[in-house]
Amino acid sequence: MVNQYEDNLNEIFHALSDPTRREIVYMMAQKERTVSELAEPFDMSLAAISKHIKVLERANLVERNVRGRTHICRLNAASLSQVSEWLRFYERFWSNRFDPLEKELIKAQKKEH
Amino acid sequence: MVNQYEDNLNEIFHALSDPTRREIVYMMAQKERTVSELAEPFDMSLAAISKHIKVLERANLVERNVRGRTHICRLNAASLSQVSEWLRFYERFWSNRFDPLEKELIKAQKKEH
DNA sequence: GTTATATTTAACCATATGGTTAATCAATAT
DNA sequence: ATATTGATTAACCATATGGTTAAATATAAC
Repeated sequence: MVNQYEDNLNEIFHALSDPTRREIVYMMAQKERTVSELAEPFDMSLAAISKHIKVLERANLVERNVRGRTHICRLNAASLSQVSEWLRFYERFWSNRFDPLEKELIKAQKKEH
Repeated sequence: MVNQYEDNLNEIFHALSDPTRREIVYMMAQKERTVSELAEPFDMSLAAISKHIKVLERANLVERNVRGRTHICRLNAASLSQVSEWLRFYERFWSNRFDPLEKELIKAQKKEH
């Protein structure tokens, strides 16, 4: 038990670093998809796509539902929200509105004068 | 000119998939840091950290300022905001509030009845 | 029961990754 | 001038990645 949260982020960021996998994520965001549906747009073997889906699964970005011989894949956005959470800390660097922490700092500074 | 935006995301996500690099990003978020300052907390050679910083640079997450023999690194949050932008599309999957697009869809559906 | 379909797994390959140590380079200090 | 310091680069290594083709598995259809 080292750090589950960190390990997850490793897997999630790695999974998202490949454009094919991001496209697969996008497709699943529309609706549930079978493996061959997901493979269809790509100029690449089904085996390759199968591996990509496994990477997404390891990152908990995909939930698979086996229904007879077809596997139905659906996006698990909870993993994406983990990225969002991670990013939250850095948001103040590009957002115009001050975040609560910064507001406190500004208030504190004003009191000094 | 294939797709600069996609290529950037590849590099950014890849850069962030390593916990050492995320820690470096965090350190730079506090303040500008020299390479050896960034290396200090890690049980790893300076050469290794130098490479990590290069990966972050390739992803445009680091801006380097050479000042004599010391290199000063500062976070370029613009690249992080690209991730935020990418995530924006998926936010509706975990946020409670509906996003504008969804609101429009709901309005449109209501009109049908 | 044989064939076809959906998917995974295995074996393989080239290249990338993340680390090491040793050598190099450039700027500062003595 | 020489030594020290901050950092990169080179050469190397083990393992991971992203693809291939071929074989295996499991369900469905005839």
